[in-house]
Amino acid sequence: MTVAYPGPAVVVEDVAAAVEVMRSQGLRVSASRRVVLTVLFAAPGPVPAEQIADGLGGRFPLSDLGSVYRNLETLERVGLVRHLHLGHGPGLYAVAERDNQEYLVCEHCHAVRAVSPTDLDAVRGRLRDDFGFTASFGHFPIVGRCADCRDAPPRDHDHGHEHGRHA
Amino acid sequence: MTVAYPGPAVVVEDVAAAVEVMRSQGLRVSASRRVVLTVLFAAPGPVPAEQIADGLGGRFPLSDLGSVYRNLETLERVGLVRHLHLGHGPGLYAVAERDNQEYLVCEHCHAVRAVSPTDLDAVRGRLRDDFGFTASFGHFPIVGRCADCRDAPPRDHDHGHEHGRHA
DNA sequence: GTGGCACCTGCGAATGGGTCGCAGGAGTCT
DNA sequence: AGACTCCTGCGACCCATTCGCAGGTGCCAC
Repeated sequence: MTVAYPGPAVVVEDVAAAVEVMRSQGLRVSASRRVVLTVLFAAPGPVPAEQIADGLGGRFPLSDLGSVYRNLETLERVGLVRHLHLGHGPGLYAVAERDNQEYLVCEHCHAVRAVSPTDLDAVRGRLRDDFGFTASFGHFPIVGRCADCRDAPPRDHDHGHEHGRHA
Repeated sequence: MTVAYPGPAVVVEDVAAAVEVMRSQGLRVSASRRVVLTVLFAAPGPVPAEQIADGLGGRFPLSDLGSVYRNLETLERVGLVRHLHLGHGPGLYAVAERDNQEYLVCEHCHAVRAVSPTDLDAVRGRLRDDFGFTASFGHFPIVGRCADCRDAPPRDHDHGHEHGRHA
C-alpha cells in the first residue's frame, strides 16, 4: 500500500476501457491485472485483496496475493482503483469510478451505507465553518449508529470481520 | 482487543481512584496494572500499547506486551480506559475520563485535533437529520484536511506511522 | 499470618494483513 | 525474432495483536 501519488480518479466503465488507460500510462497489460480488474468490476462493492486473489469464487484463479497487492497499488496510482477502510478488518478495494462514494458504517450491525459526496456537503460545510477542517469520508468512513441500531445496547465495539451489506 | 462490553466511561482523576474502581469491580490490583494506569495518566494523549510496555521511557519497566494488551482490554471493559484508531498505525489507548474527546486528523500533515463532543453536535445533528445516522468520532476520527493543508498537493494517503502532535 | 484458589503474568508461538527481495517469465517496442 | 524491462510467483519477513500454558501472586478466609 502507501500509494505515493494517487492520481485523480479515472472514469472507465469496463475492463476494456481500463486496459486502454493502463496502456496510455505505459503499464503492461498482464493476465493477472486483467483478472484484478475483472473481479473489481464484477464485485457489488469494495472487496478485500484476498477475495480478489480468490478470483471471484474460483472463477478466475489468481495465484499470488502479493502480486494482487502490487497490482492494486499500481492501479490505484493511475487512478483506476481506490481503497478504503471500513472499521477494522482488511482494506477494501474498488473501481475508482464506480465507487467515488463516501460511507456511513454502523458500529453495531455493521451495515454500510454508501452516499454520494454531494449528500455530505452540508456536513462538510459545518466542519469547515466550525473548525476550518475539510473532511473526506471516502478513505475512512463515518462510524456511528444507523437508525435501526440507535437505541440498541452496546455490544462490542471492535473488529470488523463482517463486511456489512451495502444499502 | 474486542471488548465485549465496554462499560460507560468511568470518571477518575488519578491512579488511586482508578485502583478503587478496579477493586470495586473485583479486579486484582497488580503491579503491572498500576504501571499501565500510571503511564496512561502521565501521557499527554493517547499512546500505543508498545509505549505503555516501555513504561514511559523506561521509568516504569514493564516486561510483557501481551499482558499490556490484556490489561488494557480489562481496564477498557470496566470503563477506565478507551482506545481509538487514528488512521493507520497501532491502536492508541487513553484514560477514558481524561479523553472523552473526538478527533479530527489531517491526512496530509497528520496533525490531530481533539475537540469536545459537544463541539461536534452541529455536525452530528446534520447527519441525523439527513441520514438518520448518529455519528461518533471517538473511536474512529474524522479524516480530512486541516486549514493549513487545505490546498496542499496530494502526497500519500496511507499509513499513519507518525502520530501527529495534539492541538 | 498462612493457606488456598482463582486470577494474572511472562513467555513463546501463532495469526492476520501486508510488504519485500529475488530469480525467472512475459509484455512490448523495434 | 530479439532485447529490454516490467511483472509474477515464491518465500521470507514485519508489525500489531492474540492465545495457550505453566508458574506466580493478589485477595479472602480462617
